[in-house]
Amino acid sequence: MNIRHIAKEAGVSVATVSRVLNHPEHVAPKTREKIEKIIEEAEYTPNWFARGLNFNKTGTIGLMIPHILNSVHMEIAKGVEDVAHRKEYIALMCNAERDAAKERRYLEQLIKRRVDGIVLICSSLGEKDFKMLEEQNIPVVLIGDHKDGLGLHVVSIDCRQAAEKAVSHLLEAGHERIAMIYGFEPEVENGHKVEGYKTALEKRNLPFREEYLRTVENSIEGGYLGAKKLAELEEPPQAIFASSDYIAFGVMDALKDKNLKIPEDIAVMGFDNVRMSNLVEPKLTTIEVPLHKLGVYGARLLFDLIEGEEDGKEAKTILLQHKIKIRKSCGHKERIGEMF
Amino acid sequence: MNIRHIAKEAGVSVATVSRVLNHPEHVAPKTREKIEKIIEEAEYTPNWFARGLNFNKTGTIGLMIPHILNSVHMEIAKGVEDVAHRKEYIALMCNAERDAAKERRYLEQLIKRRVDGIVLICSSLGEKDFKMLEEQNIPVVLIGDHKDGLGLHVVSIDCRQAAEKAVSHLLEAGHERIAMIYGFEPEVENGHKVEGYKTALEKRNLPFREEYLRTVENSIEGGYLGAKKLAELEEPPQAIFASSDYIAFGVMDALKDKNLKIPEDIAVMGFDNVRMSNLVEPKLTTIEVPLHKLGVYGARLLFDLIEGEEDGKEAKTILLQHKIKIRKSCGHKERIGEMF
DNA sequence: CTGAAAGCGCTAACAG
DNA sequence: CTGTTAGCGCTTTCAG
Repeated sequence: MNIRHIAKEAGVSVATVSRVLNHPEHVAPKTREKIEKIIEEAEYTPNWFARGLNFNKTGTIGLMIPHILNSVHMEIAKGVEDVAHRKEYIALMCNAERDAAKERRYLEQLIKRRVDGIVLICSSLGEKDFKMLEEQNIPVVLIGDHKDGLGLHVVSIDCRQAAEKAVSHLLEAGHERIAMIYGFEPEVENGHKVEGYKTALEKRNLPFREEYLRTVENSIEGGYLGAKKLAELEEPPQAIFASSDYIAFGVMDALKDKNLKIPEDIAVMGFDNVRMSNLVEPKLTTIEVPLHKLGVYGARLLFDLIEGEEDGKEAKTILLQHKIKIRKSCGHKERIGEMF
Repeated sequence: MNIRHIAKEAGVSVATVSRVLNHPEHVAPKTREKIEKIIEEAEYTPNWFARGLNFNKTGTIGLMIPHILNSVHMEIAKGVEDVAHRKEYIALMCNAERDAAKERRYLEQLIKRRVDGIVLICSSLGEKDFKMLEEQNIPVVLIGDHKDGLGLHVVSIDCRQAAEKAVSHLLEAGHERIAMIYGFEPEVENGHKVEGYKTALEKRNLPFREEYLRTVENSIEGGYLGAKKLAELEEPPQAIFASSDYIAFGVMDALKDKNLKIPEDIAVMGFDNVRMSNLVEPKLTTIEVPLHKLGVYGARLLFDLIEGEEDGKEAKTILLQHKIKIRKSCGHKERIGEMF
């Protein structure tokens, strides 16, 4: 079933059929209606490839996700999808699986498939990859901090500041020996969180202790392992700041296994405010990150770029606000009123 | 940059270039190497659309997900993605958002984009939609039970049996007044779970009580609301069977708010065994569903269909095994050895 | 307002 | 082993 069938059926030329498909206003109402009816009846849909061959637009964006089972990333992805769907775009979902090689392979696929734009969530791609994209004239938006951030469009939060705020909260709650467990990835963001952690200690003239800083896989299991080690230290910390809620969940599990009470014996602080952080026992104090919004803003920026509303040359950085979400896992009775 | 540029550069015809791209063995090594080098240098990639126009294959499958933020669905999706990626396929991610209309719109998009096949997770599509797909000759695999299951390729577990097993476990643990909270969706699967619940009661000659069966949104919030109602009953149940772990989490939260101890005052049973079910307090007894495997088997079946390995005519149903995962939330001290 | 025809970039049959 | 050429299905000038 192709455009010629329709044309023959209607007794017109293919050009006319093509016109009712693309510029219906340039076709006489009568012929148009007739053709439309035939199209309807035949359930004819123009061939996607033939169309793309002429327009060179796919109505598709690439969406790179570092880890599809991590709900933090999926909430961002959902924000992107929401916007894309409203624009009648579909997203090609790429699960980079924390693997730079896989991410690059996917990127090549996306370029090959001529996507109209790409959203990269917490990407580990490098300068060369971005150059490639620029050559191909494919607009890109990064969500989450990036090492080569300069010259790229980025939407993120201020991780340094957020981490500093988190640690300060712990300090204000009376904890002094504060440890931090952070994930290997996303590398850059977590690097910033570590900086924030150190800054908070410095400002209080507290020593930075190497043994209180641990890096693990960014997962529940990672947190579990990290906390076990910390708890076994000669002088264990009074509080643990985790670079993600998932790590914090693992931390809490490990501490329970060690028969330590949270927050009485040891406080725990998370990062992200995923839905479950309000359901673990005790409820987790954490940094609330506007995940969905990050996705929405990222996608909007991308579409501005695609539609030429935004000058691609000038790199734009959008910083969204975070908040501290105080619940039970850090103690601090006075502020309990703010509790959710 | 197109195939003609490369041909001219290499001093050969476009056919030869096309050959090194598609049937390199039919090209003299010398010319081949020369052309390959030029392709490399020019970073030439064959035009996706032109290619599709000839092959009518996209290397893309559609993946319909009912709710992208539900990790149950994402684990299945991951299974699909794993297989697809190995086949060098990419999945077009469609977030149906529990909305039949949105799902249908996405389906139309997928057909328009000429995907090579579609995996539908817990779909709410109907007979007409499937007929459309058949007409277009697009193979489809359903993951999860479906009302029009007959004549379609399905991968799922036996929800009736699983639910019956779950309720029996509750009964064996000494609970008699067992309530069930199930989600509106996935409709068919949850319908089967309700059947299993009733069967278990019947087999013990226990009465089915209308007020003990509640349907809510399939979410933490839904479970919370449902459990509140149950707890306020004149004769509240001694145990609650939730049709999903997420509902169970909400149930547990509500019971805690009512100052009820789990499992001493009331037992809770989940369904799915998502990662978090092992981290809530108390750890949740639940039905372990092989989520990732469902996705893998579904995708494999789809690719067999795409590659013509499998006769599309004959509907195939693959039933995967589930297990009961006994933890703490239901009491039952004797079997505690099986605890994870 | 409509039709004829060129061309988008690539593949494959056919001929050499 | 390689080149010529006819499509794939559609859009879009250019004439009428």
